[in-house]
Amino acid sequence: MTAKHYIYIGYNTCYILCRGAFNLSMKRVTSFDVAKRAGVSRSVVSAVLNDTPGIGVSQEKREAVLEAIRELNYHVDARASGMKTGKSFCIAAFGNTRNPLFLQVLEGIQRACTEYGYHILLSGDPNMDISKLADLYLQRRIDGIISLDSVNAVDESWAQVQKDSGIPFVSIEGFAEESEVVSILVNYKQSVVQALTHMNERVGIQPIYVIFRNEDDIENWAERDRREAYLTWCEQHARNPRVRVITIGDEHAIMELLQEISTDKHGGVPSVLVNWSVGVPLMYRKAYELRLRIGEDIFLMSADNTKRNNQAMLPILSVMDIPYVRMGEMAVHALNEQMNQAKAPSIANKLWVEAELQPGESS
Amino acid sequence: MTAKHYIYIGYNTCYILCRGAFNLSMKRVTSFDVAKRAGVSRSVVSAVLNDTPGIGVSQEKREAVLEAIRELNYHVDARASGMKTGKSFCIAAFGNTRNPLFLQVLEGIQRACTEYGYHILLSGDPNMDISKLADLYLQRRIDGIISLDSVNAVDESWAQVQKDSGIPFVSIEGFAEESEVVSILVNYKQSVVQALTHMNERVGIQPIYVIFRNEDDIENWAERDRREAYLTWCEQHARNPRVRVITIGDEHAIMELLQEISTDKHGGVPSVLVNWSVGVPLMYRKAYELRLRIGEDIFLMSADNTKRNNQAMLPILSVMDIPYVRMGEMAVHALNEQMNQAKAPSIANKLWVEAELQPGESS
DNA sequence: ATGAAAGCGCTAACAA
DNA sequence: TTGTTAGCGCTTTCAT
Repeated sequence: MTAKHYIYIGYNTCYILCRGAFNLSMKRVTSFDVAKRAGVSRSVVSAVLNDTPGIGVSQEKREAVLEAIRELNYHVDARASGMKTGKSFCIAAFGNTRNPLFLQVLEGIQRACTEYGYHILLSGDPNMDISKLADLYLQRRIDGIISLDSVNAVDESWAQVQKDSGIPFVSIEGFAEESEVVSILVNYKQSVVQALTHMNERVGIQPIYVIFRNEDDIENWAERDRREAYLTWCEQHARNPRVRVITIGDEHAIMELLQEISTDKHGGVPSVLVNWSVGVPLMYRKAYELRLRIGEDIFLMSADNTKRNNQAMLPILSVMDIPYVRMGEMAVHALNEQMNQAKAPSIANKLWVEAELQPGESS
Repeated sequence: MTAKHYIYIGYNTCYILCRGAFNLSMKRVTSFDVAKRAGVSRSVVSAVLNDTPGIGVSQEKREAVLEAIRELNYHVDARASGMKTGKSFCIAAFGNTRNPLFLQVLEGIQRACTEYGYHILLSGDPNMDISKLADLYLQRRIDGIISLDSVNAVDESWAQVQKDSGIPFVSIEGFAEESEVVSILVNYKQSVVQALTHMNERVGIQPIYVIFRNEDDIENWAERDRREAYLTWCEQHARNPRVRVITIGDEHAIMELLQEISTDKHGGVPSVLVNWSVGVPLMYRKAYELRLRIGEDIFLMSADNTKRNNQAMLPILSVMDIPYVRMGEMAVHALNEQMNQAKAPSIANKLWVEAELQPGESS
């Protein structure tokens, strides 16, 4: 007991002396300093800071603590508190910094994170291999991961990381077909239907559906959904479906298409629904070269796009706007549920969002 | 001595027992576990991990440690190590997530951070007040801050935060006139000169310089530099300077300008140099409405812009490309110097970068 | 070369 | 209610 006491006293005394002596030079203010100044113990300081439930602090003490904090310009050390609580209050956002949509997702993540008090760790270097990345996350004791994936490139190793590390994970636009992974997905069927409805109101005839695709991509779920929606819609409205597939890079095909439809006026303005945001600038460019005015000579619309990315286009493209900002927010909420409710089966693993019609001048 | 010993043994024994017993359920692997498995002490593990200078570890022990790390899937706890070393290896990136240029800066920051082993904490909520933000940074014991500022909005409170917190700080495009702050700035004079040179080679006459500005902005240093560069260039080439100031929102002024210059053909294609990226889409739009073809009827160029932001424009805009990605990288390097060399006066506080000519189709 | 031990700043369980 | 204490996982002297 004496020995024990001796150790503690020695410990603290030394500490206090050091503090007192070098406080000015090495300005690391701790909760201890605050406690000392406020004339309370460190636990009280901690209680005040965290509103620890079940522990009351008298009004005067509380104010004394707050006062001391202000005077000493004290800030909790998130690392130290994290070590105790096991939470880092930090989530990782992964995505390709080359992709402008990533910024919108970040905006959403950020907004929601502020709400929960999370901070965002950014790490989207696509060159970095996934195990390096996992190591990084594990080192920082990240509370969760959000990644912006691509519908057609589902990276298996991500799932593996999640399995191994046990870190809660939410994918945006990825893992649509892996039921265990939580993901935020766009309802592309609805997108196409609404686009067709819009165009149908404008012109009497149904649009040609143009599928842009990369050379040797196989059709992904999103593309399948869109195509089926188009065919179904045509069937329901007793129209002949007209589908065209164009490989990215095949300028000639675009030119042919444009020339063909711009002359073929069987009632109303010829119109085109494009499947994929990447195809739009290609269409615009060819139309520009051919001196066709989009929005006058041809109507054009995109079923997978964002308003923000096309605002400088002339004429402004009519789009089904994918709400990336909101998807970012949703991801954080989903992550939060995953973290708190442990294994509650209440949450569905797939969260669907709908694109919103943003009429422009092109249709 | 006995008491002391008793305490330590008790401490460690309990620890070991707990570990052994609950290792599966509470899977927090520590350096202690690694040490035990490799048959060494924790210090050796640490030495292996950090290549601690001046401390050699025999080859076999080192391999044993590495092996154990792999087997146990061990990852250092960055928080714990940070507490000892005083470094968090984390830098904060601040910027407006609404600004697409921010993404390019992030790309650069990221690239350079990978190199140094820093991680990025993102926090760009522009609504959040600056003292909240400072608190956040201080809590996380951030090693440095990079912020993407705007040339015409120098936020005084930022500087205050830096003073108060002592956290190394680098501004991108901000604080040009505050010599104490380290900032990365664009040489806008050079930008204008090179743009004029380029256009002069294309058409015989000097371009009109159009200054787009917000209603009640006062002229900032960048705008002053650009205007002066234009005037100087004209003088040196014995040309009559022609400057136009247009307030954002004044569509009529743009229309007048376009109509005026498109008819006024005194030799060569009439051409325009725009001061600011925001003005470009406005010019394009009016030209589109007037059915003037940029790149044929009028030449147009921008002295403050990015290639990436204009790639979908028709025709592609010729720009002086501001290298935001590189500026992000530079910011990290500058931060690093600030952190390592303490107060070395060797580093100039203002780092200048040059815009690069990216010819498009508009001039 | 290696290991013991101190202590970074905090929170939570417990004691008073 | 308030104060004491153990301990989070690590690095880093300091003895050996």
